Amino acid sequence: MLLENPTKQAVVTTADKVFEQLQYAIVEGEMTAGSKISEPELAKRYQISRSTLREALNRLEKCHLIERKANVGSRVVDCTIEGLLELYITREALEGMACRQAAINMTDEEIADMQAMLAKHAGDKALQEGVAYYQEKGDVDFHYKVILGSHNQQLINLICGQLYHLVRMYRCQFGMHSSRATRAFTEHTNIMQAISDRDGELAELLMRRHIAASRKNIEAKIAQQNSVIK
Amino acid sequence: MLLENPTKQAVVTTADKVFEQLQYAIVEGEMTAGSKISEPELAKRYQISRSTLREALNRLEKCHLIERKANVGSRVVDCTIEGLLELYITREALEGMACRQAAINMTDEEIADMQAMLAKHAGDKALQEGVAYYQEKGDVDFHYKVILGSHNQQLINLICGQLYHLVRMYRCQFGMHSSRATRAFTEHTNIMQAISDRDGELAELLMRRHIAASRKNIEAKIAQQNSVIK
DNA sequence: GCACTATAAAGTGTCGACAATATTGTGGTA
DNA sequence: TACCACAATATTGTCGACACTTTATAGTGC
Repeated sequence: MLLENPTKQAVVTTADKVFEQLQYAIVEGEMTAGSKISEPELAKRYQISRSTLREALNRLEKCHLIERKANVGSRVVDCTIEGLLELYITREALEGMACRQAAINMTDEEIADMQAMLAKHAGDKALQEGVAYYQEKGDVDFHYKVILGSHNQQLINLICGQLYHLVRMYRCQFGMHSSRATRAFTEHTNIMQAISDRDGELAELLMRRHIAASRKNIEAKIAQQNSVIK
Repeated sequence: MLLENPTKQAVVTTADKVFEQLQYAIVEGEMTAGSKISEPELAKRYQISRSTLREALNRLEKCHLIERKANVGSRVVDCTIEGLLELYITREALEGMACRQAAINMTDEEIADMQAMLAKHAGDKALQEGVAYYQEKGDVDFHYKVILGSHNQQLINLICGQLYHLVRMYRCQFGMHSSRATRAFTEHTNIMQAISDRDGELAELLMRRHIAASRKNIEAKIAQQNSVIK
């Protein structure tokens, strides 16, 4: 199950392919978070030269999946609670604004397209109450379309090209299958309504609340776990 | 006049040095926006191998100062009106949120420090009414401190590590010396007040208005120029 | 004269080797 | 035993050469 990224560019070179494989490996946790990366070892495993590997590593660094220090080496990023919450706060800012811009800039066709998608998801949802998988995929689809709908290349690059790799990583590693699927679907519907009403202010507000709700949901879970441990 | 970037990491390797020089050259317009980059030529000019140059180019791509296409080459990014406006909208979202977080997370010492800085700027301002230079520098200082004050590594990296390179580029290339210096200073003061009151909501609102005002100022200028041409 | 193809030139991607730097291990001294 | 200095090892940074792709050029047929 590979969620397609709309900003993904054609893979032609070997470095591209290795980048994709490594990206997958990091996101899925095959390369454990926080672990050190040995260039010679990885190069050997993927049967490529170190130059090519370093090219791939550079791209991983671009999406914040690894961190490099000069003359020392690279590490897979660490997944921490603080990092996750910071990510949500950043998403709230960026996706909120993207949603406002979407309300302004989306074409009528794009809006109709999204409404059709939501209607389809509604059908799926009715069929399989509470099943997370489709909702997960639907969630990502919805958010991607809103972001692309902003028609703001700067926002699109930042969110889809960088932030969402990390989002997917946290999703996988923390095993986050939204426990608020039906709730989220309702919120999506309301956001869609604001967009089609061309109400940018409301659209932004609703998107921010939507993301903030997810964050608070996580914070609550964490707090709960901690109190149990104590 | 090189505005220091708080996220700048120590320059040790040759690629680091070349990266800095190229960055400077692009921002200042010595390498014209939109122009193609020849790896062999640049490598020769800086007396380094292509591998090292490519390492530097990778970092330039990371701050969105150049764009690469596989098997074709790199170009310096283009400075367009649309790009500038998109940048401002992104800043509005990110710096707005950073300001909210700053109101929550800044230490009392940091707040006192910023207030002292503003007081100093007020003195400068009284001395040299309307002189843009100090205000320019002061503006950047102020915004950097707010962003760092958010204590959100994600936001700090995105804004200081990436967005602000582009901001500086546009500033240089479009020759933008704020025509609303005293106005901006007042706005900074008000933002500072909201932060020291720990009023995150207001702090975000004011920062967003502050940036939106700059954007509208530019939009107005553009519209004016266009009407003159017609 | 124009379009299309084949060929040459230039440019980017990849490789393996060497140089510079960091890390580890060892021995000696207080 | 703890600590420091120094040597050995491993890892990263840099280099020049080769392979493959794209682009420019010349030539041929219609």
